[in-house]
Parts: sequence; C-alpha cells; structure tokens
Amino acid sequence: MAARKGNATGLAQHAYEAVRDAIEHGKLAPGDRISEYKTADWLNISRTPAREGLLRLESEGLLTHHPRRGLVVASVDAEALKEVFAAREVMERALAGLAARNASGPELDAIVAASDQEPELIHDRNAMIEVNKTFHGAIRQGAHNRYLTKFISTLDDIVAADHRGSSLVDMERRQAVIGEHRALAEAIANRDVALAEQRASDHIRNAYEARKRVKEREKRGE
Amino acid sequence: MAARKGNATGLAQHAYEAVRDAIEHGKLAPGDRISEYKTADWLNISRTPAREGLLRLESEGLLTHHPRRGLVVASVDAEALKEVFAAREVMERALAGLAARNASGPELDAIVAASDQEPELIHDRNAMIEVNKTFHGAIRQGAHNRYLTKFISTLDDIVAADHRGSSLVDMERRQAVIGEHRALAEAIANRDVALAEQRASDHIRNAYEARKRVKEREKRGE
DNA sequence: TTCACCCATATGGCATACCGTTTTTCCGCA
DNA sequence: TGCGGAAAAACGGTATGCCATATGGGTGAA
Repeated sequence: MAARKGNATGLAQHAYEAVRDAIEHGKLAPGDRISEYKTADWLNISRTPAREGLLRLESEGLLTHHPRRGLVVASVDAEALKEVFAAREVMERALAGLAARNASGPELDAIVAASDQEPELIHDRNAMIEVNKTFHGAIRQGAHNRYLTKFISTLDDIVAADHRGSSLVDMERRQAVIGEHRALAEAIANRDVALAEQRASDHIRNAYEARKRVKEREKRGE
Repeated sequence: MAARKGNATGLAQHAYEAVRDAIEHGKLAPGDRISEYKTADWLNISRTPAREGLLRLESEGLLTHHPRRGLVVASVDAEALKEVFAAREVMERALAGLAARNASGPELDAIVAASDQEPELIHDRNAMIEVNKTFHGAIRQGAHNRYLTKFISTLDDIVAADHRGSSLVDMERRQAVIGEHRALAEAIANRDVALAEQRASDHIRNAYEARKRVKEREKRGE
C-alpha cells in the first residue's frame, strides 16, 4: 500500500492536517477549487479518508461547498473578517474573564510565564507565533470552558488561513502585542475579571486593526 | 436500491438529521452506543452516508468518539452543562448587542413580532418551542454574525439533546420566558445595546437555573 | 463450579467500484 | 478563425468489499 509514514493518527486526520496546513501556508489560495480526487492522489490515500478530512474542514468553515463546483477554499471578504473578529472579541473576552475567575495557581503561572517569555523572542518571528499560541492556549486552559475553546480555535484557523503567513510581520505590532499580553496576563493573575475582559477585548480589537492595515498595505503593494 | 423517499438533500444529511432528532427526542439516551452499521441498516442506506452523518454529529459534540468502543451519544454532566450555558450566555449576550446595533428595520420587526406572538401560545408547548426558536433566530438574523450564529446553534443542539424533550414543561417558566423575551425585544428595538446585552445574559442565566431545577426534580422523581 | 482461552462476530478504517451529472476538451462546421 | 456540439474526463454521492482489531460468548480444563 502507500503512505504509511508517521501516521499514527489515521489517514483522515492526515488529510485534514495536510490540507489545513496547505491553506495556512498559502499553497492553496482562497477561491481555489479542491477535489476529493486530487487530495487523495496528492496524499496517496483513497478518496474516503480524503473526503472525510475535507468534510471536516468544510464544517469548520475553511472550505465552502459551492453548489455546482465542489469544494473551494473559503475566501474571507472584509465583511466576514469583521464578523470573525467580532466573534473572537466576545469569546476571548469571556475566556479572559473566566480565566481570571477559574484558573488554578499553576494555570495562572503558565499564563504569566508565556507572557514573560515573549520579550526575548521578539526578533524571532516563528518563535513569537509559537509563544503567542502558547499564551492564548494557557488562557483557554485556565478558563475551563471547552466549548468556547473549541469555537475560538476554529476562528483562529480561519484567521490563519486568511493571513497566509503574514501575521506579526512588523516589529511595531510585535512590540504592541507583547505589551498587551503582559497587561492581560497581569489582570488575569490579579483575578481582576473586569479588567481582564477589557484588556482581552482591546487586544483583539487591536489585532483586527493591525490586520486591516496589513491587508491595506498588501493591496497597495500588488 | 432503497430509501428514495423524500430525500432531496442527500442521504448523509438524512442520516445526520435522523440521528440528531432521535437524540433530541430521547430515543437515544446519553451513553448509548451507535454504530455505522446499525444506523445504515436503520435508515436503509449504506455505511458511507451514515458514517458521514455520524462524523458530523461528532464534530458538533453530540456524539463522542470513545477510543475503544466507537461512537456513543454524548452525555452532558453537570460541569459540561455549566460550560455550555456559560458559553451560551456570552454568545447570546453578544448577539443581542449586535442585533441592537446592526438589525435593519424589518429585522427588528421580526424580533418584536415573534415576541408578541408568544402570550397567546402559552398553553401550546410545542408552539411555544417553535416560536422560541423563531425569536432567537430573528435575533441572530439581525445580529449579522454568521460565526456566532453557527456556534450557538451547535450549543442549542447539545442543550436540546440533554433536555430530551423536557424543556418549557412548567407554566411558570413559560410565563417567565415570555416576559424575558418581551423585555429583550424591547431593548433591541430601542437599540439600547447595553440593556439588550444585560437582558440576554439574564435570560440565559435564568434558563440555566430553570434547567437545573428541572434536572433536580427529575432526579428526585426517579 | 470457576476461570482461562479461543473463536465467531461486530465494528471501524480504508480502498475501490458504480452511477448520474457536470465540466472540459476537441473537432468539424460555418 | 470562431463557434456549437458531442465525446471524454472529472467529479460527487453512494454502495460494497477487504482487513485488522476488539468484544463477547462459549468451551474445555483445573
């Protein structure tokens, strides 16, 4: 048979991750058509797991089932992006509040630790992206709400797909993110629910503004 | 061939809806195992669309993939229910605020109309459940945020599965719901964002309390 | 009678086959 | 050269087959 490399997790999962990564890394652009056949062929698997992975991507909103044309990579227009960030804002806000309320001592430590790690990584963009994930992951962990956590994860995926590798590009934004994270971590650690909520809201709103600026720049640059 | 009745929407969709309804109507209890084979056999379809529907249910959280035992109907323990309602609260709150901000005139009318319809239906439980859906659907429509709308729909499904047909059982709660809806509709129609948010929060919180009371009563009754 | 072991079966995961429809390609005609 | 149409390829949806594993029940031994 074929494609038995490091797949301890099933071929459907493999297909899901491969296509997902391809979208996030810009190998698949919004609007591109994607077929079960090609995906299966690409990954040397059969249509069944390929289909399964694609279906999952669709249910998460990264693919759109276009009536007469099959699956296409979802394109995020300005309106959709606005909605995504509005949703992220309310959820990150709630998560921050919940974390301030519910996080255990070690969980608070993890949040602060992730935040503290950032300044030294400011020049390594990939490391920043990683620790960024760690930071928000720690908050979600501390919030103890699996539903909000799951939902916001799929929103993150949509944003990442839209970014296509252009997040945290400029140093200015990185600096700002570090400050916002620090402030947020502090509020959560002090169990100041209202302040944590406020700072989480601001953080997402700022991210949205930064994102719009990057898009604007890209549009002018092309 | 088999099962070509009124399926204009595909067998996978059919399987999804059938199993989903079976769960919500209590024909399938939390903890029950469910297999592709049985589902396929039950609906006179093949395993493929059955599997597809079940997979979707799983991704929405109504089924749980138990490592060595296949799919089981997800059981919602007290902790999970608390998390569900916490998530619902922040989302309904946000949706109400967004509706107060973004809804068009006709959309506001639809919200108010649904609310106005309720008092006359108080004695018909099924009708109440329907108009309840209509009311919240109208708010979601007016909020113009497809992501929040989608997420809260899956939460609704989870709650419904847990209810298993025991929602709005007592007249007292029905009366209260009508009042809460009216107050919420009023706030939204007046475009009072803060008040709409507050009343939406209260509404969900009250629903949670009512739900807990019902569960308590059921537990004592058995 | 009880416990260990083995086999039949249920099941999930993957591959492949079939069908009807849509899309693409390519050729002949205008 | 451009266009319309038919043949071919691609595709999604569904059905079915194959294999490995897990589970449960039954049989034989202690």
